[in-house]
Amino acid sequence: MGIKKSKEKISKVKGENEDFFLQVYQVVRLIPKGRVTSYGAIAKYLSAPKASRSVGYAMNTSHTKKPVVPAHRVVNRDGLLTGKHHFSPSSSMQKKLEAEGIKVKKDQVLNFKKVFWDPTIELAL
DNA sequence: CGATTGACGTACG
DNA sequence: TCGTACGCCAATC
Repeated sequence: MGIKKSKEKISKVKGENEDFFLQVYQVVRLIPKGRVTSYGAIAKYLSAPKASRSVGYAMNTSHTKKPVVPAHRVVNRDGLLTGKHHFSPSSSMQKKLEAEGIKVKKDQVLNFKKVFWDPTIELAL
């Protein structure tokens, strides 16, 4: 019988865990043009309000997923483009947002509350 | 398998 | 009101 090798991960079972990332990507793709959301809102929608960090981590690898995830529509709860440094160039994030009608000033989304798109409400789980 | 990191968020001083 | 510390969850080294 196959005793687990040292390289095998037994601390966690792979399965629905992968869904978490997929759910994150899916929700981000559902963000309407000209709207933005926050990591916490997505995490909360996935029944993990404290997993906001994991959502951010998921976005980190989002650029390798297809179709391309509009990560530029995801900001922190303050409406700050905290993830802009992950874009190349970093200013491209703001540029994309402005191209959608979202005004950005000093890495901050103007009228953030107005353009905020809450999946827990819009998707009405 | 254990420790560290990270595009966050909330609590505390 | 602002700044700092801690917690949470998953991935990576």
